[in-house]
Amino acid sequence: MSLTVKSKVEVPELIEKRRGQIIAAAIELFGKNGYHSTTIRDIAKRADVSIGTIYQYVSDKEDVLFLTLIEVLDDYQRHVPAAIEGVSEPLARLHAAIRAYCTVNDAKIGATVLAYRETKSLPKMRRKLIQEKELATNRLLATCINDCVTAGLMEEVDVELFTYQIVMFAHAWALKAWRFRPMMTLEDYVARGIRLMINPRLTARGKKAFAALAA
Amino acid sequence: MSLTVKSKVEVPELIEKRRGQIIAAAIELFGKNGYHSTTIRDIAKRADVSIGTIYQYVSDKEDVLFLTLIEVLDDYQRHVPAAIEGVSEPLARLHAAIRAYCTVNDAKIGATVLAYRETKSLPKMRRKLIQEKELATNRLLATCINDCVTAGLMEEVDVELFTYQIVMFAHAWALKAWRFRPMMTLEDYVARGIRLMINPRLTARGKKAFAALAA
Amino acid sequence: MSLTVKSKVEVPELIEKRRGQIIAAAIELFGKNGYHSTTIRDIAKRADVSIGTIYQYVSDKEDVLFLTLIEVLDDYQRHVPAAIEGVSEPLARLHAAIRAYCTVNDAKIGATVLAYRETKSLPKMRRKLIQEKELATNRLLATCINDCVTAGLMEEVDVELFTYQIVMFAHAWALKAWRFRPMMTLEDYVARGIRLMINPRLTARGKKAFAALAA
Amino acid sequence: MSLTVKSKVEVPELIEKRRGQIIAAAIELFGKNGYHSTTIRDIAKRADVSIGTIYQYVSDKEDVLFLTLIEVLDDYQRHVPAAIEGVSEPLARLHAAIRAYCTVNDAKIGATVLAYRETKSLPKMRRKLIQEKELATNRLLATCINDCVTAGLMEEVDVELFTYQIVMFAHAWALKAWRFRPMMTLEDYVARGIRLMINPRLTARGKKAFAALAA
DNA sequence: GATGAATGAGCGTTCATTCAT
DNA sequence: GATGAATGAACGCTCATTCAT
Repeated sequence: MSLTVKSKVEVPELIEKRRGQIIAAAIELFGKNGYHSTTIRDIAKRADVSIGTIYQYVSDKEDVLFLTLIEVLDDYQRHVPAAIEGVSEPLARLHAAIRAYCTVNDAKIGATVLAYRETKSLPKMRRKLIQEKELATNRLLATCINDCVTAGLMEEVDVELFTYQIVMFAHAWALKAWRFRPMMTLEDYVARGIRLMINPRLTARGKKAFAALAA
Repeated sequence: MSLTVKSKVEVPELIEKRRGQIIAAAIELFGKNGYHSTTIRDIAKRADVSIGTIYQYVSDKEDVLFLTLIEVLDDYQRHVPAAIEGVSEPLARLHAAIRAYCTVNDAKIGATVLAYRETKSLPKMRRKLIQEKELATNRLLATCINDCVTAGLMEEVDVELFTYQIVMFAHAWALKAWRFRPMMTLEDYVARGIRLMINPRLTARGKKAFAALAA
Repeated sequence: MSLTVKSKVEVPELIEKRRGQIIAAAIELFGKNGYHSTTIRDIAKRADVSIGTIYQYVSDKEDVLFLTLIEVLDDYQRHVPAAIEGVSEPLARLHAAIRAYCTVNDAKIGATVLAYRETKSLPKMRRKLIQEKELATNRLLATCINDCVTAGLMEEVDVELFTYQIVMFAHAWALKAWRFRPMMTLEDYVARGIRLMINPRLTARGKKAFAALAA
Repeated sequence: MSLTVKSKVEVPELIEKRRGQIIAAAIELFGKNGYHSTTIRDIAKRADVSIGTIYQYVSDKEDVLFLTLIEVLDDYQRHVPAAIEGVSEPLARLHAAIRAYCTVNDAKIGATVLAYRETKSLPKMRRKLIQEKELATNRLLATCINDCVTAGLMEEVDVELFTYQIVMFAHAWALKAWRFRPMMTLEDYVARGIRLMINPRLTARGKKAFAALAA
């Protein structure tokens, strides 16, 4: 089935190691030069393996793209929960989630742009899987939002669109880097984003919570 | 110079006509299959001209991409001002602008996605020109926002980020079409977007203006 | 038959005029850039006629090459006889012929090189005709040589090879221009050539004739 | 750097073998049909390799031309010294050198013509390198000439031009093959050339040496 | 007689993929 | 399990030639 990537080698540790090398090289090269301009040769050289070896762990170039996109998306699932773990105050959790999301995104700007550029190059089933991963990440944010509302810190809001507003805000840092990067730091960007998106929706109690956070 | 597209034919009407055919075919094919997967042969066939004819009006494939992106961006400059012309009430103007922006975007969803996918395939100077056009369009929205603030209909706001919030909201309709299209119509999307982004910032007077608009 | 160049236009003056323009442009461009690198478009532009017009007076690009080579060879037939006309002393005639041959060659260095590069691009019959013209020019030199021998100014010599020695000497000025041009002027080259090729074969009487010429 | 030809394969024996095949095919095809009329497909077929393989060992078609011309010129450097090695009598050495030069030339007539036709198709630096190789070969002849003069076998002579006279004599056998081939054998041609070019310059002692050689 | 827009065969070149070692 | 030389389909592009105006 096309959702899993076939490997000719069966030793799991080897698969993990080799694919790790390949994907790391691919993230870098796809991110910098795009999917089509990057050749398997380029990836092999950067990953310090032979062309033949790549084809031992992957059946075609598209597999590399797929694996690369998966890897990038999994980063969110690894870092966002980690960032809010241990934080209990709902507004602080939301802030932390947003911050983590933006930070992951900033760390691999090329990869975010890549996802926008090349998800369409995947066959429908794989695209679907990528989208499902995106939705899973979105749910992390949506939960934080809902928790703020439930706690009476934030007014009722169109969660679906609000979540996407935050997601697009984060992605815009990558997609419009030519505009934002020369204007401000990521920290400024996130702070201004929170002030723009979150604050106007805070209840009186929410405002107090926000003031407490700032202190 | 690389910012203008050279033509071997000099008759302006012919240039306009042929390039029109070529660009129309390119918007469709690039939008559907991407820039790299679309061949000049594909474009020639769809545009109903020969390969040779394409190269009479364009020096290479990248020229076709450039022309295509320009055409798409110019659509905003044509339709957004037209939509707010004759509307004098600031909040109504802002709504009209957003609606027009989203409508243009919806009409050529493939093209918006294309811009995100392939602007990077352009050389720096041309990319700059594309970005400049984007900024010019953004300024149309920024002006509407400022007018609302000045008129006391909306509270002070981070105009730079707020403008991009609206822009990304519109683009998200194209970029996340797989998510939104099955959920709602463009009209719903815009209405919910306005409620999400604009309404929380309205002053008391702004809310009255909004009520008047809805009537 | 392939030895004549067909024209769609029948007015002789027009043929002469237009072909003149075309050939002049071709000599220049073929000479500078070679036959294959020169396009019909280039020739049309330089000749200040349209592409269509060229094809009114010629049936294909090869015709232009043929006409060009013919024109160049005819130059020898025009100038060498003219140069020796009125000169009666045999050694002086030989000198004059060599000088004229070298001068014609020097005037259109690109054309000589062209002949060496592209005669092979012609079909056999046309190549033969070009070769026949070359032989006709050689005969002019051979006659001068024979006259010197008959007049007792020069010793018996292998006329066939000697003639070609002179021809190759002249052509070498064009073919090895990269070597000779920076070392000497055409006049020096010819003078040294005469000293090298002719003087060792002069009889005592020939040497006296040579001394008289120098005076 | 443009003076060396890049190969994607690094194994020296393989490079030698494959380039050997490619060059052999190219000498034959370029010689027969010229550089521009010969396609990479033609060369691949004749060399019995795939198109892709050619591009593993060469970066473009021009590289093939360059390699081909180099190969031809190196032939002179291999065979002319070999021919005079072990011969000590200066006049005999000169004769041997001329004979070897003419023989190499005769063995690859197409290649000599090719050099005249296509050296101009090379970029300046490479053309320079080709010319340098030609000069190196010329020096072999010039040395033989000087030795004869120093040994008192030949009268003082314009060595630069005399060398080129011999070179052009040899090349004429290829360039004017249409004329000479039907008239005589290479041996006759060389013998007549030596009689024409060398003998008139011999001193009395040189004539004795010549007589001794003939015996 | 003059024009030049239109054509498309055919070129040089790339690069994902295979498979013998 | 790893290698990388070999392959050839398929691309972007050129330019001699035609023909409607």
